[in-house]
Amino acid sequence: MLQDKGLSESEEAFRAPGPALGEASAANAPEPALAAPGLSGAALGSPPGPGADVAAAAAEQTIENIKVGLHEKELWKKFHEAGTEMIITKAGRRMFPSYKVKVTGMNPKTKYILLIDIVPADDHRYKFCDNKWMVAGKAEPAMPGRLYVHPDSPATGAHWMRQLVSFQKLKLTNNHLDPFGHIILNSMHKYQPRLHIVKADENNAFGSKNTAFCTHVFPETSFISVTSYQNHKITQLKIENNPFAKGFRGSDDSDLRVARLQRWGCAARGWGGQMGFRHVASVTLSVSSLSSCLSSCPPHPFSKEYPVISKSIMRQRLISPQLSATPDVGPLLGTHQALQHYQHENGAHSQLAEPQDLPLSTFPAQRDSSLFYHCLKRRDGARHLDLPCKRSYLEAPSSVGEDHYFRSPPPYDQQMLSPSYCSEVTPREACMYSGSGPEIAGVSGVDDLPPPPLSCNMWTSVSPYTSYSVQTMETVPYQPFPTHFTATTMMPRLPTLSAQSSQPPGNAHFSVYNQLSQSQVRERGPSASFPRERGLPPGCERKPPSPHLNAANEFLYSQTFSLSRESSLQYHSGMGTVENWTDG
DNA sequence: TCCGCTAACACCTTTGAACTGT
DNA sequence: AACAGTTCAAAGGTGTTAGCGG
Repeated sequence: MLQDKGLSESEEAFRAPGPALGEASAANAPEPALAAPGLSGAALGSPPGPGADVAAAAAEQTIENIKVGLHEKELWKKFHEAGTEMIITKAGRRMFPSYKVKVTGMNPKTKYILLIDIVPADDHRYKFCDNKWMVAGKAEPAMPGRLYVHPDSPATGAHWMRQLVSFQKLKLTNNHLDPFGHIILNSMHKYQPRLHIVKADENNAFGSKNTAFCTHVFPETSFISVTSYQNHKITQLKIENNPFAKGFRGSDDSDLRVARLQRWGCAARGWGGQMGFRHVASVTLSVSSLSSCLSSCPPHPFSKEYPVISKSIMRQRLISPQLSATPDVGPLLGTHQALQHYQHENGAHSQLAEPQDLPLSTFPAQRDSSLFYHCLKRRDGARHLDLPCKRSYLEAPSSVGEDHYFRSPPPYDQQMLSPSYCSEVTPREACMYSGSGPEIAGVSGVDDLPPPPLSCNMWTSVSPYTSYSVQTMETVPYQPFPTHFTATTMMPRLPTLSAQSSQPPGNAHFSVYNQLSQSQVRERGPSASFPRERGLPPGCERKPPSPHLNAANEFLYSQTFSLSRESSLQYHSGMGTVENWTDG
């Protein structure tokens, strides 16, 4: 399994050209996360690094020592500052930027399961109006929570640390009945991906008395789900940086440019037809406007080979110079909750500051990546704005000219500043649990190689959106699919920050550690049996899920949900130590 | 009329099998 | 025979667009 595509893509990402990884490394270099004490590069299959006694380090490495660095952090920041949007489609759409992390601090010999879930960032529905995101009302009920488990899971710490861990095959969908196991989201809602690292016991993955997991949240990975891009800047960033969108970039080949212009000029007849736009686009603009665009488009670190001109840029410039203004992205009035956190550096837990001492912005663009322990507290105070109609960016008035694309808008974080959000915590019970039924009982333990991707080593149950009630696997109408879990439960809303509350300085991401006994895990929810196979394509025989993964589903959701709940109820005092996260 | 959503489309990258050379 | 490198077609990802429907 370590040679499957999951690993391949990880390797590929790890070997990505200097800028991307280099930036990430540089960004992370100062942080202790990537300088985990005692990690031997040789033991991890990587170049030797400082600190070398693997055995001693392994003995001391616990779940809270795991450090996670977000790959391509700078790219994420760019999107975040513009207000990241992720397309969701019925068939499922990948995230871009893709979620890739560098993990350190694991015990090289311990097995871990890495998985991602995506939780609502707040209780709002948004709309894009006047070139900015605004609250448009109350959020729709959250979709059935699904987990994306990295296909390599479970794997040793050495494996995870050897290279980047890529979740690029994670897909998002708005299909409530999605049968593919993609993560289901509501359009026009804001979400926050979370990375969970679950320690797998040597014998039964989750059977140890001290099954532990940690959760890492990178605020810059939050996004608003859309069915079509709303913010032109996001479209441009996607086109510039996503290789699959290369076809929408410009080119030095003038013929190609003309062809592209003709194509979109034709398509644009609706808005430019009255001025004979097709002709203009193919002739006049290919000379003047294109050169103007070329000269004004800054080289992008990920697009060095050619200047970036997209149809969208051209369109904006062609329609009206005024349209190329920087969107006036005002404050996004949303709901936010208090957050108290405590920094953990180099294994020491040190309280940083009182909440009021910390920055106000919800998701600051500039934070260092220090690791934080967190206590999350939700408050209410949702303020919903029903604002006037949405206008497309093409129609949006603007007084700014050429700097539309190049001038940095107010950081998205700042846009997210909001009054305090005081909301009663909604306890969210884990309603569906993966099973370790008889048919999977015989599956070998962690010593087995991870099953092949289509062997469905992960599974999910899909519940109709209409219900969040407890649902056992027997009633599930759809099938498990690789690398995804579903928990038919209300998704926990991510505790976000109050404008009055604390903010970690720098680029910190949030990390929450937990360590619970298995007995407590089991008390939190019954297991469901593995669903019967139905409708799988030929050649995709689904094997019973790994017990690790079943247990992961059970474990994680029971723990994360209880974590959300308990963090609100119990951990509001700011005592963010590991001990505080230890149940019982 | 507005706005969100969908399917079709062209363009592109990725992937893996087949082929060739050493 | 084994391995490495190349070629090529299929598969899949991307944003764009027109049209649909609430």
